[in-house]
Amino acid sequence: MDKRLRHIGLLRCFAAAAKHQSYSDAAEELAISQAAVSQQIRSLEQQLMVKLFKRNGRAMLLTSQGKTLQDYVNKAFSLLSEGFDRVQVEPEAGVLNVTTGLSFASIWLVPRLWRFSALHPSVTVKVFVSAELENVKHSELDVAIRQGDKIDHTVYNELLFTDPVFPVCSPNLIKNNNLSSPQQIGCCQLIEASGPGRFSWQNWFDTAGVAMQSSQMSWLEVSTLEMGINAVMAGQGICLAPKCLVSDLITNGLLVKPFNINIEPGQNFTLLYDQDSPRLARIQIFSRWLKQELADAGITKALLD
Amino acid sequence: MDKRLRHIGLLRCFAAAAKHQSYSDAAEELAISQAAVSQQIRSLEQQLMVKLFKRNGRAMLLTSQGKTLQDYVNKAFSLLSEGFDRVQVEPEAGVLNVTTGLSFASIWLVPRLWRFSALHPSVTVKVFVSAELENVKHSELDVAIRQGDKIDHTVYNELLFTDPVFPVCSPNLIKNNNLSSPQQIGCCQLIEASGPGRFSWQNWFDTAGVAMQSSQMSWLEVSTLEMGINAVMAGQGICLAPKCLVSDLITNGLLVKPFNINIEPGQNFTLLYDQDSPRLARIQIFSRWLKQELADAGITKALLD
DNA sequence: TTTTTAATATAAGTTAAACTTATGGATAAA
DNA sequence: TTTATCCATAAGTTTAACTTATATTAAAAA
Repeated sequence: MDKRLRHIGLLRCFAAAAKHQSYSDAAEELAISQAAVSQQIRSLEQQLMVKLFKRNGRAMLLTSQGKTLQDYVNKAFSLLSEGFDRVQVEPEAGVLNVTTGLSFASIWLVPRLWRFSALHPSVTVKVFVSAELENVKHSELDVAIRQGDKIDHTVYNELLFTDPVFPVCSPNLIKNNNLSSPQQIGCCQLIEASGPGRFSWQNWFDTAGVAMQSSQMSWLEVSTLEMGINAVMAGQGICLAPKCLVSDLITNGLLVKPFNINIEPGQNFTLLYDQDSPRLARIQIFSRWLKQELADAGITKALLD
Repeated sequence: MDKRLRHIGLLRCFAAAAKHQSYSDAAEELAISQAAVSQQIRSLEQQLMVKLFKRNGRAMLLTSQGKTLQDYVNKAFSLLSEGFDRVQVEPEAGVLNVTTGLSFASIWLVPRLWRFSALHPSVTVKVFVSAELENVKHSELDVAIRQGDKIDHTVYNELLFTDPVFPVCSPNLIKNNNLSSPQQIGCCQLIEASGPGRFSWQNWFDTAGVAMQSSQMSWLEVSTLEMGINAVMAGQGICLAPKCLVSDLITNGLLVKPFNINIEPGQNFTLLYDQDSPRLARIQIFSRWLKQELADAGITKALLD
């Protein structure tokens, strides 16, 4: 076997850098650091004793030898991808790794997963919580459900729904404070949650046409929406929340939406996955189920109360 | 980029194992351990979630999927090798790594290398000594000069010469012991050197037609032939040595060959290198010089005194 | 039939490669 | 001129690739 193939791992960085003629863009595509790309290209050039890139200001242009090698590497990689496709298409049965934010996971998704398991017992869903948008192309994660406006152009993005965001409080708070108009809301403790897709109370006051006098209001900041909702259910104040995470509680009478005023625009929830994933069959099973669950819960793409 | 290409490094082991349908043969070809091959194949199978080999007694037969992937991998690797060939042929100038035994290196090769450097100043020769036959295909070593009969079928082997092996001693020893016939040799201390291509005194006695009475003889065992030769020059006994390593000393009168009796067959010295090496131009410069040096020293392929 | 040999599988540990963060230098853009 | 962007490099960290040791199993030899 050709001993130069010992350094075959370096060719991934080469292919990405050659495609972009930029190490940092290559690094982004591969989800590694620019320095790693730089070092790997240097190593490859040393192993082969061939200069593959030439610096042009900030750009790294391919040498003619670099272009030649790029052609061969791209063809070889295409063959390998095709070979993988021929031997593998994962069956529907197996593991599926799902990533989403902590609040959506704990309040909405996980409590419903028993229904998915009942319908698809051969698929094992593993839920990974993260505050960030995780890379579903270059990690072992298969599907992301993200709130907020960030999208990842390298994978398939599907808007699941745009959820209205409004204040919620306990029924007791309304009774004890005789809460009847938006102007009175400033007299209660306002709860602000950090985390993905954070909402702005300023935004809500603007929409409601009420002046927000911060210095005279009582604030409570919590690190997750779940904590905010728990505080509200304990009677402790008013919290802004997306409908999907509180609708069950409102239906059950544990929470109340005191005013029919929503933040505009609402909160986007997006589904992301890699269309080239060998687990595509499994991903699509999950995706169909998820959309059905949302429809059953009366949650559609642009739901305005 | 296809995320499955992250595990491209595993494909080397796969290709070798698929070729041999044997992990240990693959390990030998790749100059790594069987356990490494086993673990890499297992890792690849897990990553792809495809069974590539099936156990058949001691053999590892390819599954049909394994055969499919083998075809693609072999084609891809051929493309990569061709790509490397197109962009690289190392110039004559550069580093050349040469491996040989300690005695040949120190006594013969290194003292002559100044002549190589004078003729080819752009080639830097680095000499690595080793008691074993090193792999010049799967290491950074480019050329091996080996004594003994072991050859490496994976690379080019060229017999340089077959050197006669005979006893040598100091002129003083002959004078002090009135050494005049082979039968008297047993009265002197016999020096035996370990190391590559070790020679047998039994063999010499057989050739000389003299009975060897081990229990009545005085033995000294040293770990390198160089040490043996140094002891002999100090007057300490008689040592078997190949001609190339002692001919200069005999010519200079520092050593004597007391009897014109050589061990049969003599000692093979073989040149080994990888014909696919990108340093082939450099290797061939060295090879031509080496053969010329041997010829100038009157050493040819089958030299019988 | 028993014993020995040969081959792979696995665990634990080690080494080397692949990565990160931090920082500097150079160029391009404001 | 200053700021921003990009790659290069050093030092350190993490992970993958390797090793050695040992167990298991099947094949070959006695």
